[in-house]
Amino acid sequence: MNGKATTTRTKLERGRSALGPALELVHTGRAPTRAVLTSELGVTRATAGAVAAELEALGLIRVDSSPGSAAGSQGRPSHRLSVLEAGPVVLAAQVHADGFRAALVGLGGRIVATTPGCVAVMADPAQVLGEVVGAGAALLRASGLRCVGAGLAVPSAVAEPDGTALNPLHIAWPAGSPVRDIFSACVREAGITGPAFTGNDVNLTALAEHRHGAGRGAQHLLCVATGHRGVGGALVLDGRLHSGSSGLALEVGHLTVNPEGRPCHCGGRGCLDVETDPLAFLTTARREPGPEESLLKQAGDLLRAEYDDPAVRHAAEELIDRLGLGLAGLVNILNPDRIILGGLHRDLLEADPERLRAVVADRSLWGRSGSVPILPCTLAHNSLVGAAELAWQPVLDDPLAALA
Amino acid sequence: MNGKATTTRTKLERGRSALGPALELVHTGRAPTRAVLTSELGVTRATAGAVAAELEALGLIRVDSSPGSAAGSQGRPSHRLSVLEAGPVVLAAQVHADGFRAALVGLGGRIVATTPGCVAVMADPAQVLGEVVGAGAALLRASGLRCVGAGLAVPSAVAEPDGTALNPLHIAWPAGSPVRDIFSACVREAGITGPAFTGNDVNLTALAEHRHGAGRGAQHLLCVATGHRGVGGALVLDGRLHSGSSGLALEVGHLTVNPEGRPCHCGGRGCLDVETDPLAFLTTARREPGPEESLLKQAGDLLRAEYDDPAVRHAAEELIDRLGLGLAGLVNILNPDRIILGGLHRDLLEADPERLRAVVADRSLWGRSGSVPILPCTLAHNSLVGAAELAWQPVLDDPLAALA
DNA sequence: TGAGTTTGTGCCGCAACTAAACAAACTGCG
DNA sequence: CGCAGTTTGTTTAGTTGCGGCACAAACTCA
Repeated sequence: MNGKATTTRTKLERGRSALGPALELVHTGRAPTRAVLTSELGVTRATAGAVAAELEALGLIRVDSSPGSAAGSQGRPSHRLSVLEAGPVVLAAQVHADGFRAALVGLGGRIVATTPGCVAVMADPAQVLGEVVGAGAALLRASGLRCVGAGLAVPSAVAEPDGTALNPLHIAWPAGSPVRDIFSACVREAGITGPAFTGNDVNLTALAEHRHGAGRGAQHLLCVATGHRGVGGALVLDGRLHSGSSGLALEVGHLTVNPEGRPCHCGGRGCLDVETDPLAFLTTARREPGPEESLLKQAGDLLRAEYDDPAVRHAAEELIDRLGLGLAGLVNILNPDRIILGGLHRDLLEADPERLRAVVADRSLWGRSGSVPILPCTLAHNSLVGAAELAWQPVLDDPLAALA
Repeated sequence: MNGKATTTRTKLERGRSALGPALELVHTGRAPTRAVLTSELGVTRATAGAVAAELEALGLIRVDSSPGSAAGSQGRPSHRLSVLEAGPVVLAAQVHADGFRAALVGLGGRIVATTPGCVAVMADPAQVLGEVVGAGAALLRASGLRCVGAGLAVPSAVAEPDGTALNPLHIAWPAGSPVRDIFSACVREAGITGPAFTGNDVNLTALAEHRHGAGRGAQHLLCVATGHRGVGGALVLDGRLHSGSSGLALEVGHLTVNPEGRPCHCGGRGCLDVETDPLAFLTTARREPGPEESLLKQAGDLLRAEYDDPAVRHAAEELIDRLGLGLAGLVNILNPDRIILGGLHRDLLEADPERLRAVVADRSLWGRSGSVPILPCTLAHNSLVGAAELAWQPVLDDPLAALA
């Protein structure tokens, strides 16, 4: 028991501290081969080999011993690394104004299974979360996969350390609902194993995009997105979400972007919230806004379908200018090296990318000396994948401890 | 050579990876005894003992074996840890509009020796830096201490990775001056050993206050300060300076704090820069501003001496309201758990702390749920100490490598 | 004086590496 | 086809930083 039993046994027992970083590299696709893993980790081939073998033994990754096709380079082809398809999953859930959804997400941000989106969001968080977790548990039973945790994305700031939803404005939940506790309770009741986490949807979008989408490789990533109403922001610094001392960072909705603008419920005027959200776009374009839960779709459709209409185009340009002013302010404060936009902001960027980039470069102090790249979000269901990232984090930090 | 020679030899060879964290704990005063060091590092007593012994052997700290007085607690008294007075120093320099200064700074932020401040700053950075480094080298020769690096604080944003001063507005240096290279060259020419670093003065003030002053123990520290003209900001996140992807973060001077305010050279109106700096205070108080390089002193003296004067008081209150608006905007974006103010902002805070705290709490979104503590800077020569921190950083990261 | 408490130290062992030599799997050239 | 050259994987033998444990030391308190 205490001696060195066999060679295999010895290998399985080593490689602890580099295990997490190695898994994260494979998870984010930055280590496609063992050779790359070796250089990215900054360790010897022996260590990288042992670490990869242990991750394979844990059922997390796959090591392709017979690649056959590694054209171009000389030398012995490297074994390919990939996340294991039949490996464990986490339960991810998201609640938006236009419905809620549950999914199983594997390593690499791969959505294994998902429920159809439900459209009605009830006013009682416990009821909604009970239903969404129940749907996720059903998916899990059907799949037969191992579950190592659960994550939830909500359209509200989530206060630390208590985990309450401070402003679930777009859904009819009471402010201050203890969403983290409710979600944890639902997860436990459904018999799902592993810890449960809850976070703000824009934060989780940023995290997902940083790991698997348009934010890959960015050092300091700023993400700004609209829902149906209002604007949210998020910041990923050196690969870690920055949510502030009490989870309330990047509440960017009340930056002033138009001194003569619309009054805002915060007491100011011309806040980013009321000047660049879907409702602002529709009213500026002189269209009748539809029901609250479809404003984002209505605005996006209008922007894409009728960009030739002068009123629509004018409204888009006005919003782009306001958004650019807000982004420039954030650039001056945060100095990110990449910005990604979601929701209607993403549509505005795609409608006239040059205009937005010009405004940001013009109004940010250091815009001339190399302006910041501004990109659209690329992932489908990004806040769902972000919720999964939250749940995967303990495994990425210490695979042995998290799977024990 | 290869075997275990003696017990002492074995001890000297161990304890590498925890060495840096341990030194940082002693350096910042968070590990007054070996027992505290043990728990703060999260290691066993054996390891902490070995680490402390090695730091002592390196000539960095002192381990008091005979304390004699540890009243209150039971049990064997712990050995006291402190930085070694006769240990190595770094050369720290600062350049401000009202003069430049050099100093020797030891571990713990202790100023060992300093030159008298020189008042005339020439337009040629090479000349100024040559003089200040020369003065520092003279101090060093006189002291006979070992020098392990050099740090410089300048009143300008310093771009990364090239190390150029982007806006040395208050001193007559050309924008884009390669201050880091110039400083490095001067340091090498003066025969000073160790690497040379250059940073923005407000950034370095924040770093110094976080390690040795009013920011001690803060998780996310925001620092805002005025010089003679304009406003600077800095952010320390989890103990590390956040200066953005290209060193340009926290350029907070162009936050809008008064939509109907003074025009600013940035193209906007009512920026923090032009609404809350010493010149704004003097003109609001209807006083004749003196020479540029003494605006800060003039404004501070006026505020302290004539606060009873209605015009002065009104000006102070107006500036406090504007500053509060700016700080509230920053709180919404950064969610720090402490704010410290320097320059005239410090004086404004001390003139009416309640008013400023009330404005910030009222205008920041989450002010009600526990407002952010706002404190004045406490360290004398804080940007000088901050420049020293920059130079100490390699030693704190890896004492063995840095002293080799 | 002795029990209880807390801290420092020596010793053993081990987990997690590195270094170096060797084996394997490819490319490309003659 | 065979052989050099290149890159990658594996094995073996250290090295090292640290935990665990036992014990000694230095105090307080009864």
